[in-house]
Amino acid sequence: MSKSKNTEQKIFDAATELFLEKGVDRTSVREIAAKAGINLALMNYYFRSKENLFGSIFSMLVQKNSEELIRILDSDMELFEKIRQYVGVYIDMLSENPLLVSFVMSILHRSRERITEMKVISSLYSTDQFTRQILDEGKKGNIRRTDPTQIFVDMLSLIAFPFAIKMLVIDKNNFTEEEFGEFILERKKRIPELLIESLRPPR
Amino acid sequence: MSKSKNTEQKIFDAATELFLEKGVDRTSVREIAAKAGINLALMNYYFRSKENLFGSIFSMLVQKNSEELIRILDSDMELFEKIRQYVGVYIDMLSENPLLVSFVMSILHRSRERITEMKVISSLYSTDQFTRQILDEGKKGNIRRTDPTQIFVDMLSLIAFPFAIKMLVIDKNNFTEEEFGEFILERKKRIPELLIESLRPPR
DNA sequence: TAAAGTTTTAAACGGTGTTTTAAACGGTCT
DNA sequence: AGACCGTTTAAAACACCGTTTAAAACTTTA
Repeated sequence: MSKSKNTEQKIFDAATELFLEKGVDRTSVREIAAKAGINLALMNYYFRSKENLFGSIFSMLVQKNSEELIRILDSDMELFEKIRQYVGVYIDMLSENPLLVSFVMSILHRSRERITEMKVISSLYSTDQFTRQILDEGKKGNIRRTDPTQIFVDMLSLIAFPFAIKMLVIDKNNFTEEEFGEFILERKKRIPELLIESLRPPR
Repeated sequence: MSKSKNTEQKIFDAATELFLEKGVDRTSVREIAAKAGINLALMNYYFRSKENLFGSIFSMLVQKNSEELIRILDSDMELFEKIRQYVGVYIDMLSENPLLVSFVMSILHRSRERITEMKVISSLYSTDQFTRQILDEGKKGNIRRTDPTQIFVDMLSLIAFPFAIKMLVIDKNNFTEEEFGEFILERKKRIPELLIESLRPPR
């Protein structure tokens, strides 16, 4: 019992690390077994297949990382404050796990047709409450009337994409790992300003 | 001679399509051969290896798609007009080849350490002329003083990322392919406005 | 037209990745 | 004690994969 929970977890952890690091396709089950220090066949015993294992890991990752974000979007915070919080929390989250973006995107590319995974990721997407809020504030004249989807895509793009091209940015600017961190930190202030500026009603 | 150029091209084209569609790792050389309608061994005859074939295709794609963009950045156009043009041309380009973003990003993730490919992609990145222009205009007080890298990353993010999450956007909003096209078209106006707004000197 | 060069073919090689099988292990219960 | 259970092991089966080979089929050239 205790032993089994242990090896199952060991497999899970090793696989998670490897999948994030090298991508699903480029990590073999032998590698996972080696890293977890377990017998090859146990991977099949606990998870039925590599694909299945991947599925478990994927939904765990998405759920773990999207909960707080959704809570922010669903709260009744003032809009601009909400944007500031969302951006800040999201960037912190990705800073702690910078490989997440590339990973999710590779999954998106991998299973463009399979809707199953799409649904899972959607939870990381906008919420009705946030959409309504933008429409309402627009009607009230507090902000420029804007398509909520556009705003959300702007926000997501500005937050996530830099992590996906991290190595490019580092290479181009001769950044150290640390300097990239500062670059990202700067964006925590910059992105909300940029978004809010674009929402302010025209003078 | 004529025949050889033909099969070489057939291999190249088939592989290009498959690599973009399914990613390099998930397409086998047998698949390429089948799609090209040629014998398996010819892939090794013309290109020495799969990796080599991939290299050729990759640099072709990058070169083909970055030329015009670099020309715009390097021109002596007025800054805001330059941004408008760059965004417009880039979005048009990606609209024609929507898989390009995911592909490049998967490569970035694939070879995070190998600098070779990084250098190639860097060509698609900012240019000195553009950087200088932003610094100059900042000094002159024509625009807000801003880190050029931040601006460029903003621009790239807003342009490219939506294509990477295309299926997510479609799924979430119940878009048709066509509606997604309109959504992107809207961004051609929106992104330059957003960027330019953020650059205008404070009142 | 025969020799030389180029292109194409079918088959096979060595390797790796995934899954299955059957036996062994170590507790627990009767 | 022996039978039983979930767990673990080692081995092998199976399916591909990228690459190589050696010979056949063609072009070209002389």
